[in-house]
Amino acid sequence: MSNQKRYAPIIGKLRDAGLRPTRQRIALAELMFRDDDRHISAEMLHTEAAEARVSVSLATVYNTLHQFTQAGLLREIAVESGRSYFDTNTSDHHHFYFENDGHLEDVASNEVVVSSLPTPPRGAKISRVDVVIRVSED
Amino acid sequence: MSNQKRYAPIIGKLRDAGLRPTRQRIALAELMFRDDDRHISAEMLHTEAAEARVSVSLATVYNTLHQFTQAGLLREIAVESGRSYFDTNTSDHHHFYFENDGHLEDVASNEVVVSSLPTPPRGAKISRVDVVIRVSED
DNA sequence: ATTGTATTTTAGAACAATTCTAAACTGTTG
DNA sequence: CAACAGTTTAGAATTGTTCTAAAATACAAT
Repeated sequence: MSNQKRYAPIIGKLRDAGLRPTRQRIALAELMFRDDDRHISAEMLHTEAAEARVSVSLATVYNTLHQFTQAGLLREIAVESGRSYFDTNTSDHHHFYFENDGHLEDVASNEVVVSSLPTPPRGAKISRVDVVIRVSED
Repeated sequence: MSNQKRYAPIIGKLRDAGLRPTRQRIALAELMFRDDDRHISAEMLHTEAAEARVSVSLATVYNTLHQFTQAGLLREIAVESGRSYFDTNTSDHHHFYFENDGHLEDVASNEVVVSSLPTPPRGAKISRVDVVIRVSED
């Protein structure tokens, strides 16, 4: 199968987002969208790329993650001061944060119900509601 | 009025938390608890201390903020990757996060209702639920 | 008060995550 | 394929935070 065909869906995704389908972006997208609900950091993705023999600089990983986030293909979640994850599931859902080892897990969307939201302050509008349920293991 | 009397309430607070009432801790506590619902960063507190002619190293500001947090006098909130705030209001409540300038504001506790919580994964227990309502100004 | 000791503070180095920079490279269009 | 804007890169720079080992201080016992 030609690479053109093999990567067609991803290339389309990138084009739709207004991003040139470069070798790096295609490879990173392939890696990160392998699964539907991943929570990856820049460092993790960079390592995965290296393991897959894809040479990409760390700066490009950051650029790509941010561009994808802006395009709505990813959602960024900050959990701790120096730690930020990118979630490949952009649908409306929330997270468990495991304080012991710092990893994230999805909470089934029907399991948390935020039944009342405040009116945003004058001149501001709500762009997202993040619910992080911090858990610690005994 | 003697300083012993002037700072008596704060000294008591520190003693109760098992912390020696040192010059630095007293001064920092005075500054940060001036108000009931502040959201301060280490850098901000360090600057405030300098302005109040209190000489405290940045390391001490960090140490103190963490000790106070552990003692339950403060609550830490991570909003963005490189940004962490300490909230002087430790009661159960949630926040607006203003994406434009990165500041936090309390949401009146009755204004957000999380009416259903998931059962935590096996062997883990919920230590806190953080709700951050991200708003952007037009 | 003076001393002894554990606790605390400090400056500065070290560190981790992220962003910046300016030069080299590549995808796309004509 | 030539031209050009968009992209990638290595490495430096920046930011926020933690670490380290030495100096200072609080407190308890004399």
